[in-house]
Amino acid sequence: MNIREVAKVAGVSTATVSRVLSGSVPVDASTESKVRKAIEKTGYYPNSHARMLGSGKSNTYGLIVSDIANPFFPELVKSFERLAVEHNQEVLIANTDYHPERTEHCVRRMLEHKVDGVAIMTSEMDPHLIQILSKRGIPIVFLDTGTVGRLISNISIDYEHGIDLAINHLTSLKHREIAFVEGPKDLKSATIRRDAFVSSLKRNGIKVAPGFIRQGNHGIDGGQKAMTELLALPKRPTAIMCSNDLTAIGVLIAAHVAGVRVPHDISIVGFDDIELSNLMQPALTTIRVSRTEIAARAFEALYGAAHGGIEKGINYTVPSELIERGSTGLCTVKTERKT
Amino acid sequence: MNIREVAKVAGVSTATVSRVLSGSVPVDASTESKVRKAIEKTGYYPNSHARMLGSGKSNTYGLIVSDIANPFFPELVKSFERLAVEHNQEVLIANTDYHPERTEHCVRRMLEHKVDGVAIMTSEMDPHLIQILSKRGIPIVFLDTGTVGRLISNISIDYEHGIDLAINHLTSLKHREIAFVEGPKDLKSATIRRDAFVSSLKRNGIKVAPGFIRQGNHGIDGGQKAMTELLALPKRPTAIMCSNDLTAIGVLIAAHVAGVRVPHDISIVGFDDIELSNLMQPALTTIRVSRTEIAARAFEALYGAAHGGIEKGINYTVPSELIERGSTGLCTVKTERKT
DNA sequence: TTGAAAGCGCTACCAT
DNA sequence: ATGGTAGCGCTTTCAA
Repeated sequence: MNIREVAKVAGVSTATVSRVLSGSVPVDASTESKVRKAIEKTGYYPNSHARMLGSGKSNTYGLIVSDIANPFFPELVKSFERLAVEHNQEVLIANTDYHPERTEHCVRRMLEHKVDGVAIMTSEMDPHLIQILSKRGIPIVFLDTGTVGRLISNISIDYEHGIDLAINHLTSLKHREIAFVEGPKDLKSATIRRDAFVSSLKRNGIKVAPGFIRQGNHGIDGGQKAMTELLALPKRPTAIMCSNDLTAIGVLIAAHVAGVRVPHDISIVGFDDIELSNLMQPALTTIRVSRTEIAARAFEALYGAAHGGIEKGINYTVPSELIERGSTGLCTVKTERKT
Repeated sequence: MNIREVAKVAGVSTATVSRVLSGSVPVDASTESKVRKAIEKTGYYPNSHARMLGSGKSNTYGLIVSDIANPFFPELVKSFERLAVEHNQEVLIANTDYHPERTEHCVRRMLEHKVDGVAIMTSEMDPHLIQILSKRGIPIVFLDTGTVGRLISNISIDYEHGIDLAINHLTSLKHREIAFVEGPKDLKSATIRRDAFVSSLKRNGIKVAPGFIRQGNHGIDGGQKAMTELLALPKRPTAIMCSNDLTAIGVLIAAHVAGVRVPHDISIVGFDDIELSNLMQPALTTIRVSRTEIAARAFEALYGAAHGGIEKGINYTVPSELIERGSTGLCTVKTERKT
């Protein structure tokens, strides 16, 4: 069931069938209908690999994520895939599972598939591997890491603004004793958030109390542990800002367990707005970063480079917004600092 | 950077390079090292499309899901992808988004990619489309729907046993007034669960009280709505079994909102054990169906058919198990039936 | 063990 | 507007 069969049935050349399929070149209406009929009759589906080989274009983008089961990713993957399908592109999805070894394998797969571009939505990416992709002229778009260059774009999430919104929200609720549970030290985006927190506090004339910045791991357990530590402090914070939602959920759970009421005794703010956040009791106030928009920018970067011939990398900024929900409330603890 | 370049650099024929790459045919050690050196030097990566065309095998499996952002799927996708990569296979992931139209497009993509098999993990699949795949000798594995046949396997989840475990758990906690929130009427797996509930109750000598089977939609909102209805009943149930976890979470949230304490006033059981369930307050007692195992069976079915030459379809059964958590407890309502 | 060469199914260029 | 045909990069006989 190949193009030659169809051509034979339709009584035309394979070139004509190809032209009908691609629609790029005008074909006589009567010829076209003959061809379409033959396609119908033979149940023909063009071989995408042969097409790739013939045209030299794979029409495929690679999408590398660290862990598709991480709540942050499914929606991103879904949006990216949808955009790709709409543009007649394929998506090659690869999971690094946070393993450098698997990461290398992922890149190899991308190379062997001759992808037209790669969206690298993970931070465990060896510069050496990037080099390999880049050397072959494959457009790349990063999430929140890496610098912009020729054929290399980046999506920056506006963490600073988001954190600012959160801190302003908390201070307007009279909170002054604000703690922060940070993410992994080696994660660039986590460091940015921590620094943004510190400078936002400074801007509001608040000093970070000793012990108010705790280590988390961007997981629920890390949040629980950090909260336990915070609750053991001689002077507890009245509000806690977390590096991501899972951390905040851990904090929330630890609060429940310790009998601390949220938001009455303590306010909690997360970051990311994963679906889960809206389902907690109370629902989590958080900073939303639209995954749909990240996917859109990533696709745009790749498509522009591969189809629009835009060689210059672009730095996109995806805004963040405050989602006010039940985990934050007016500070009920009297200020003790005036003494 | 193609195989001819490498052959030239190594001073051998392209056939030899191909043989080194595939490892299928013995090659002289010294020749091999020459070739490997040449590959290294040229930074050569074989073109997977050309390979496909030359060999006639795509080494790709299709994976069709209804919605990758649905909490049930990411883990399944991840496991499947991992298995595939381990077996040097690729995965073509397609989202139907519950749309028949997109579904048809998905199947088309599978066909054009000449996949060696398709795992159809969604129920919106037109028999006509299955026919198309089947006619081309493409192995298929379904989840919980469709019948077994030549090259068509199926994965059955042992709902009955799971539901039985849940009901036994509830009755051992003295519950007799048990309600059920069902899923979409047109979803086969949802119907199975509902029926399993009814017969399990019967087996336990319990009659289903009027109004105790409510319609849900397998979403959180459906659960909330159903719970609101149940709470409005003149005689409330003391326990509620739900067709899936999202429904149960909706029920749980509605309970919170209505000031009904879980599990003190009412017990709730879910189905699926999505990650979220363990994070709710209280954590959800539920029936777990291992997504990892589903993925493993699906891959096994496809791999066996495509590589093992097993034409006969197999019906796999994936067990379910009760995960006891905080949302169920001893019935505190005195039985009123003795009157 | 190795090489030569005929495809695999399609596209795209050159003719007509 | 259509046909003929030379590749695209690889695999896989068939010979040697």
